[in-house]
Amino acid sequence: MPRTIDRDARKAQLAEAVWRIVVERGIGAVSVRTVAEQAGVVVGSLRHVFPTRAELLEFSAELAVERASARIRATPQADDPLEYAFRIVRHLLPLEPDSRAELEIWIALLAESPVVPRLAAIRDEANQQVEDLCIQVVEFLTARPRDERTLADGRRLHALVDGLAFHLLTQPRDADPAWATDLAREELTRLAAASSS
Amino acid sequence: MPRTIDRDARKAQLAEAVWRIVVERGIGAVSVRTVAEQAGVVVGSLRHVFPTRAELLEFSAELAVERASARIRATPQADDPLEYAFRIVRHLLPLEPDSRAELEIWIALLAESPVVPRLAAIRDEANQQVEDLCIQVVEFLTARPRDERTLADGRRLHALVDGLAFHLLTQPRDADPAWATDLAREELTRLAAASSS
DNA sequence: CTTTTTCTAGTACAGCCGTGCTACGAAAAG
DNA sequence: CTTTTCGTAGCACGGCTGTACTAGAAAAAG
Repeated sequence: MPRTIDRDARKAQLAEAVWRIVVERGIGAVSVRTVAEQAGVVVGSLRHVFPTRAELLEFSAELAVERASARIRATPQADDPLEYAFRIVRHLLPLEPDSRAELEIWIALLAESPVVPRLAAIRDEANQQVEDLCIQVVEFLTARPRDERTLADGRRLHALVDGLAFHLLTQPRDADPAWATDLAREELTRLAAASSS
Repeated sequence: MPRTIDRDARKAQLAEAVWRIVVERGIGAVSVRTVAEQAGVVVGSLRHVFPTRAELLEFSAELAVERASARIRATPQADDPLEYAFRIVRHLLPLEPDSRAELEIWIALLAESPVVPRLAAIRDEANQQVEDLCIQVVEFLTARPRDERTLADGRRLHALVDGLAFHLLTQPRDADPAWATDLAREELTRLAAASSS
């Protein structure tokens, strides 16, 4: 067989090109032409890997989810349960350039859902994963068995974190995010304190 | 002078056409042609009122904010402060078709921000208004003077409500939103209970 | 009536879009 | 070597885009 490229690497390269364009020029500027140029390949090569624009966007969304998920899984254990929970929650907030870009991409792709229905499914699946994670964090902090209250607390944590994430995204890149991380820490502290009751 | 139309009514008519297209086919389908057709006018007439696409989108966003704002201002007083606060917060959640559509429009227009910078300004202004509203609700519930803790509680309420709003939006239109309204009510109850401490 | 101005209707243009398609080069397999 | 296959390069097509422009209909003002 003839020369072969690393398809996975090529796909990632193109997905990252999508991300850059979304962040810099918005989802409206994402076309097969702009993405190919941004990735430094010709349109024919892009279409050799992603035959349609929809497949390109779907993969870009999935890879963004995967990257974020990997970052959370890589969270190092901490001695203090509260500190460990806080580290996980921090990964759900757009505090670093990477996670900030991922959230921008996330919102942009959501706007594209009506055109590319699978994006809605990817979003729902990722939302569910974050919700499960939040519930696990509550379980971990309170050391309670998973009951109705745990689920409610998990859902609240999820809503709070997503709301904070959104608000952080709409403030300047260099603004101080302490108010948000403080609120998150407060919530986790409150959850941990309620473990005995 | 010659025949004149009600420009404000025409603008509203066109903005509502934008909303319908955003909800049904996404922001990507919003063009001067599709909007004109949806509104039942020809492109020339649309451009007579909105010379550019950007102006059309800006007005659509502003009108959506205005409509939501008016709905909140029209909230009838209730005997119970908690009930009154709850009624206001309910208006911030996408529970009715109208408010649901507004939130979808909101997210869609955000995705256009890089192309139409003024949309970002409109978003920031509206966010600030909601934040002020949340702080006022906290003040009202706790009957405390506005101090650091009031501001933090207000920001927390804002984040929680926006997070719930987003999660409600991503669940089916006919799903039961009780879990979200219950969480909101719980939060308000907690705030009211903390008024004496 | 005529004049004046607003609004409608439609054409035209340059440009980008996704996608289909062909032609060619490079490298592994025989 | 030749053959076979993958990847690259790029052209072409129909369609949609925002915007500029003209021509005429409609109605108020004189």
